[in-house]
Amino acid sequence: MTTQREIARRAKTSLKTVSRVINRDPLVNAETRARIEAIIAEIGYEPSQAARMMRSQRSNVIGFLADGVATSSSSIDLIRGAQDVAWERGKQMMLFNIERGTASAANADSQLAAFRAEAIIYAAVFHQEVDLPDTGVPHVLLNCFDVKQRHTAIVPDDYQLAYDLTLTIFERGYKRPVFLNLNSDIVASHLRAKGFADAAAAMGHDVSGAIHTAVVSRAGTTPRLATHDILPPLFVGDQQPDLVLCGQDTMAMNVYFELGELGRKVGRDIAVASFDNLEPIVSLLQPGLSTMELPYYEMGRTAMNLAIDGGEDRQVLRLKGKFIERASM
Amino acid sequence: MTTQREIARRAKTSLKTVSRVINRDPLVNAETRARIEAIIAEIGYEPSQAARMMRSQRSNVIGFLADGVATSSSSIDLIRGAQDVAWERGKQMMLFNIERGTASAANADSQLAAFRAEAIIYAAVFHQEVDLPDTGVPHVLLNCFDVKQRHTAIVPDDYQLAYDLTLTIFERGYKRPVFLNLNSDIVASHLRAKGFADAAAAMGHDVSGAIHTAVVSRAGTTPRLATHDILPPLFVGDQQPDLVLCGQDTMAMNVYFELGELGRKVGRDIAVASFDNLEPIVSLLQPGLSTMELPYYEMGRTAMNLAIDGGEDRQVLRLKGKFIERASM
DNA sequence: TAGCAATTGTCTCACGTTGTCATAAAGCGA
DNA sequence: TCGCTTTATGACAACGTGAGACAATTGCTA
Repeated sequence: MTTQREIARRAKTSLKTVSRVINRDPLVNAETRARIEAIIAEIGYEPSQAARMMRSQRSNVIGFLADGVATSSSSIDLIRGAQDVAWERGKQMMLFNIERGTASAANADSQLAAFRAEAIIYAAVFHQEVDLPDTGVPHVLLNCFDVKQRHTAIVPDDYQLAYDLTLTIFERGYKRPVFLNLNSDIVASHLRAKGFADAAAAMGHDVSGAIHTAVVSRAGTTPRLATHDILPPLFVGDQQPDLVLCGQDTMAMNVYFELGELGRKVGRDIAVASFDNLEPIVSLLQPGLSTMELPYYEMGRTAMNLAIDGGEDRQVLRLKGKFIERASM
Repeated sequence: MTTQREIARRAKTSLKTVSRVINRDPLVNAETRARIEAIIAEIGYEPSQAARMMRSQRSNVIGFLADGVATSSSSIDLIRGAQDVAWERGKQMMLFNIERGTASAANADSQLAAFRAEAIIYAAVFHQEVDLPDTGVPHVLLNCFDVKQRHTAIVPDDYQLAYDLTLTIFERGYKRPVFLNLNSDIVASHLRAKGFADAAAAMGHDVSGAIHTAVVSRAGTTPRLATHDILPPLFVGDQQPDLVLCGQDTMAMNVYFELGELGRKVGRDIAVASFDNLEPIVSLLQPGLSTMELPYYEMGRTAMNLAIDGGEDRQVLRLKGKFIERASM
């Protein structure tokens, strides 16, 4: 690869002048600058990041550990948001797909240490509590938060998501929603249950007894669900639900089929709403699924900004989501 | 950050000895080595990658450009395969999500040049032909191939996928499969159509007229499909299909719903098979979708191995997939 | 005791870049 | 013409690592 020395030789100037041109030092004759820039463009020279790191003692590297993205495509937006900001702000984002507790995590940490990463964003697949070993590098937690609040964290505002969606549900005249919630070891489930109940109360409805835990386990790529046991008993008698609110879009997909088994067609006999806005499922379901979108892209952007700015306050930021309307509700 | 000099100071030894330990020079006393290694472990020292790159004139960096992964979760396995090999072989994989033709692509190229990447893997979302600008760095194409065959390419063996699946279909006694293929600007569609027809012929069946183009457009995250127009006319009269073979799992999901509209229940009245094995869709569909898995993980591994070894032969490698059986067929 | 091997250390250089400092040329007012 | 400033350029060192050349020390064996 070429070096600045080579460019200097070609331009018949000194190494330092080339360096000045590259670093936009104004103290360079316009003609000299043009000559050097022409050569740089011609040979497609890029300054060596390694040498810059050495000299400046700054890596400009921000690590991004994506824990378990393999199990969900929506987390891609977390990554896109962070990467966009890194580019806008002239940083290098180094991205690793890891599984917590495995060799992949240790490997990623070593590499980021070797590159002297200035901050690390740790992103989880779903909103949860984590306990990260302390590595001395500032961390920003994404879609998760620290047990001991040692790090800044960015999470979806699950309470607001459920509250707003529930308001919309009642405003549209639904009267007997049933909420098939995530399992209780997921942080979001409590927040959403409260948002659901509070919003219902605010609208003058009582939803006690309407919340069910429908996820058995989240191991692997597909959740194991209890909907097959929960739904049938609800659809007998004269107090049947008019809407099924699902904890996530994958569950909603399952619910479409289960409701079909019960002879109910979504959009005609019963409404369905959900959380995530997970493509392509939400669009492919018939009718399309109305769902609360999680603000993943914005969360990614925020995380990268905080990672770069490195503030000292260990805040927990909750970002709002928005309702995406399709035909299921 | 600490340096080897600092470690030497702590171990009361010379810089050179520390360097020997780190570079596994056998000419070091076992006791000294242990003492130094203990200190390294204690303070969590990692040699500066920047300095190593400078000194060795080798970056050990392999770039991975994931073009449009946002539109598909299955490509995650391409990435996982490549990353695993990179780790096994002591290389740094630098991963970028890009969109071809946008600033993100140019940005990624600059960064990889700045890090003096030794090779670049370019991965497309679906099997296609591409025309990459020549950057001087060896490229390995993943899930795509070069117009002028200037680069080694690794693609799924779409002919084999369709051939083997079709054999299985007839072996199981299905007699009138209909194939809803991808649109013809996708390379896979031609290969699969041929595999389908050849296998049918080998089994003594005539499938002329049984292949339909069912994808209207692939822009965005969800394909626009023509299944709603194609399917109904097929299910009248006495020569109705007994199996619908879909070009991809997302289409199969759509087909489940369309068949439902036609009063046909998958797994009882009609069989469905497909290509991709895209979680969570394949598991959440009821009944579960039998599909040909694309060998993405293995393709990712192969690409990284070739990128590292950098052979001179511009081959096109076709990897086989395997049938994943669920209840839909 | 001489000789040898094993171990450790000293010293030097190079990688590519950029900050500090020095120098040279040009311009300008008196 | 002199002294001074401004503009433009160059020489050099240093960042952390790794390697070569070679010296010094220790402990062992012939």
